[in-house]
This record gives sequence, C-alpha cells and structure tokens, in this order.
Amino acid sequence: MKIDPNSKSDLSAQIAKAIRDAIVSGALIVDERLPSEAELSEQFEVSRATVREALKRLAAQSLIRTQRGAFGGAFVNRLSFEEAYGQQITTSTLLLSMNAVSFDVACEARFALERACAPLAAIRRTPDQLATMRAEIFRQTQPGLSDESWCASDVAFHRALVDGAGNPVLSYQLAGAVEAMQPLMNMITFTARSRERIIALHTTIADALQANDQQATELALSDLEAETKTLGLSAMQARADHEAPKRA
Amino acid sequence: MKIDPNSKSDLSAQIAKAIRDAIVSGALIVDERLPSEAELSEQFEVSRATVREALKRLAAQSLIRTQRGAFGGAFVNRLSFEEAYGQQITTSTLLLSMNAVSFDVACEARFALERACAPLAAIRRTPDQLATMRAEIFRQTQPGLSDESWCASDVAFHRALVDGAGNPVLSYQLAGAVEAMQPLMNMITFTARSRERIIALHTTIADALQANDQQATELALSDLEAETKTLGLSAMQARADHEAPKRA
DNA sequence: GACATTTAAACGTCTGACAAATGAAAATTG
DNA sequence: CAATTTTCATTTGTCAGACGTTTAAATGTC
Repeated sequence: MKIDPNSKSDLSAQIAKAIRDAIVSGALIVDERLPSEAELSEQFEVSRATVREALKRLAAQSLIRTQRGAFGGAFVNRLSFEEAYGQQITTSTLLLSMNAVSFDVACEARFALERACAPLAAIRRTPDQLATMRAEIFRQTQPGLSDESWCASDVAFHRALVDGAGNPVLSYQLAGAVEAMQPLMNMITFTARSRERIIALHTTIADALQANDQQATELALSDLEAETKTLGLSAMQARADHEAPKRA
Repeated sequence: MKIDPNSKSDLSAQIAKAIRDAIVSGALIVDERLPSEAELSEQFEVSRATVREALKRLAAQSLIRTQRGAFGGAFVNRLSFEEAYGQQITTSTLLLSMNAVSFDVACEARFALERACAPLAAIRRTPDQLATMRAEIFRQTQPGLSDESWCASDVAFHRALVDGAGNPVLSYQLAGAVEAMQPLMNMITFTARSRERIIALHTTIADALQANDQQATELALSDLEAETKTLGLSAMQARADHEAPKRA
C-alpha cells in the first residue's frame, strides 16, 4: 500500500480513498481489523496524525468503528440500515435546503415514491403497521395539536405506510424523501379545515390498505399529493407576501 | 460553543456534531467561512489536531470544503446533486453488499421506484433523453459486447429513463437504487437469448415513452422486472451449485 | 498604472509525548 | 485447583509545538 505524494489532494484524503476502495471492493471484510494507526503510518509512510485524519473520514461515513485499548483498533463496520437512514436523511435534507428545490418538485418526488410503495403495501401491510397508522390518525384528530407535533405524526403515518411495503431497501430509500420534506412542511400552517381534509385522506388510505385495495391506495395518495401541493402553494404565497409586503 | 468533556464519545465527534448541527439548522449558511482551526481550538478548548479531525469528518460528508493560504479556511459547502449522488451510491452499494439483501428484494425496490418515474417520464421525456435510450439500445445490439459493458449500458439506459421524469430529487433518489444494483447484476451472465428479450423490452419502453403512453411504460417495466428476477434466480442457483457441487 | 516582491494568514504534515481504556497474562488467594 | 486480583502491553485519544506550503493581499518598483 503506497500513496502518490505528487497528487494534488491531501494525503489523508488519498489514504481514506485507498482504504475505502479496499472495503467497497471486498478486500477488507466486515469486522476485519485494520492495522493499528502506527502500522498504517509506516505502510503509507506518513505520520500518525495523517492516518488518524483519514480514519476519521471513514468513521464519518460509518465505514469503520474504532475501539480503544489492547486488541482494539479500527474495524470494518457492518453498515446498518439505521446508520444508512441517518446519513440519507441528513444528506437529503441539506440537498433540498441548499439547492432551492421548490416545494412542488420535492412534493412530487415524495408522492411518486410513496405511490411506488402502495401496491406492495396493499398486499403486505401487517396488522401492526395498520394499527400504527390508525393511532397516528387518532393523534391527528386531537384538538390543540401543535403544527410541529402534527408534522411529526404525519411523518410517522407515512413511514408506517412505506414500511408496509415490507421491503427494507424501499424503506431506506423513502426515509430520505419523507423526512427531508419535513423542514418544508414545517413552513406550512395547518388550519383546522386543511387538517380535516388530510385526516380524511389518511383514513381513506388506511381503509384501502386494510382492504388490500391497491388502486384506492394510489388514488388517495394522488389526492393527498394535490392537497399538499395546494397547501404548499398558499404557504409560499403567504411567505412571499410577508417578505415583500410593499407590493401589496 | 462549548463541549461536554464528560460525554462518552470522542471530542472530535462532538465537535463535528456541533458544527454539523449549526449547518443543518441554518446557523451557518452556504459559503460562510468557519473560524480558523486555531480559533476553533480556542473556542472548543481542544487542541488543533482534534479540531482538524472534526473538520475531516465534515469534509467526508461534503459539508465543508477547505482552502489553503491566507483568507483560506473551511467553508460551508453547497451540497451539489453530484456529490449527493456519489455518497448515495457508496452507501447504497455497501448496504446491499453487507446486509445480505437478496437479489429479489433489491430488484423489487428498484423497479418499484422506476415505475414511480414512468408516468412523469412519459409526459416530460425530452428528445435528448429518448435519443440516449435509443443509442444505448443500439449499443446493446452489438455482438461481442462484454457483460460489463452490457451492464453499464443498461444502467445508462435506466438513468435516462429516470432523468426523463424531469425531477432532480427523483433522479437523486433513484441513482442509488439503480447503481447499487450493479454489483448484483454483474453476477449474472447474460446469454444472447436473454439479451434479446431485454433489448425487446427496452425498445418497448422507449416506444411507449415516445408515444407518451404511461400505461405501456409501466407494463413494460413490470415485464422487465419479471425477466430480471428470473435471470437473477438462475444466476443465484448456478452460483449455489458451484459453491456446493458435492450435492450434485 | 502595470508588474514584481514581500508578507502574513491559514492549512497540511510531522514529531514526540502522555493519558485512558482494555483485554490478556501473571500473580495471588481461598 | 479454581477464582479473583493485579499487572502489563497494546492501542486509541488528546495535546503541544514546530515547520513547510499555499495563497492572496499589501507593498514596492519601474
């Protein structure tokens, strides 16, 4: 294992890349122990500090974990779905907030993906998942629920729907799309009237899933998409008016 | 900005989290310059080496970029779709390879997501995207194409389809699903006969998109999913036979 | 005013050191 | 002999200080 000292990028980035490639290619397998920092610094002919910076980069991606003490060291980490969720959500959230993605585009993507889950969920949803959805609908009917709690409950409902597809890969992919929408959703003020309409659609969805009705599920999701887009539109308008009230 | 020295986790991880939270919450905005490493080490009351490890963690997630020289430093990075693609693909690929996700489950997720793009793509696909798809189909008809090139062309075809939806958020989400499948697809040997069938389906899809026919697009994608699953199944079987031939 | 030089700020890397954790091996004890 | 305690070597975590390199602004020169 050697490193090109003439390359433009940092040594720590090069070393991280070398180890990352070894992991991705399968040369290093899960739970395998990497050489100690001292050994790595010898192999790569850099200082221990540089090796450590490389290892921290990999740790940030959950590719390795470290343990102190004798027989400790850096180990190839089994990337769990939970860890992957977390990274996906952080990345998706930042991507949306930093790139001026419109509410419409984000909304369209989210519901397109959710509709992809619908046929599977209509077949596979478990009683537990149905119960979760019903419980969240019930929570949403409670008077005085804050907008924040409302949004959290909305996310919980939709995650139950997505999990209903019984496909962990889909759940992982969708987690990002659903959660990343929350900052945008939080900009919306949900009136009692709009909450009513959404609750009705949620109920329709839960009923359709309970009845194993794929088509009704997709239809209700499309209605919910339209409703959400309308809400978003007026929220954006209100915001625009607020930021430039002179034009009124 | 202070850090809890009693916490169990590493100081560098805590500092990275503090800065990451500041970025995600919007307290630090895009292109804003962070304090210099020396200043940060004063603020957090840790050594510069520890601060640097924290910054490398953030750099690994593309949250910051660093510049050397006077008036250089660490800047909040605008997370681009390209960078997000890259991370998404790495994470998805590892997730699949490390968690024994079956070919069937991955395949189901991928085609469910692609079908989600179909209705949008049938409306919005550009002539350019259609041309890309036709070109890849033509490439696939060439005799003597290696399995590797075949798979690459397959990915290019499907990415054109996904991009046809004209929704960057969808493209970003799908990139992970489509690319992460490639290591699994590479385990398949594509016979001339199976290639023929896939090319026929690709042509059907391109035709349907050109005719703005949503239903036909979805149908062809479902057929392609079934075909791919069949191929995957026999590949898995062949592999199992090869690894345990004594039972034959 | 245009170009060359200087300079200060900041990151990149190295060295050496010590603290803290940790599990294995050795020593002790009942 | 078995169980427990102690010792100990290994490895990561953190620190302090130093030097090189890069970079752009400031300065000087023609």
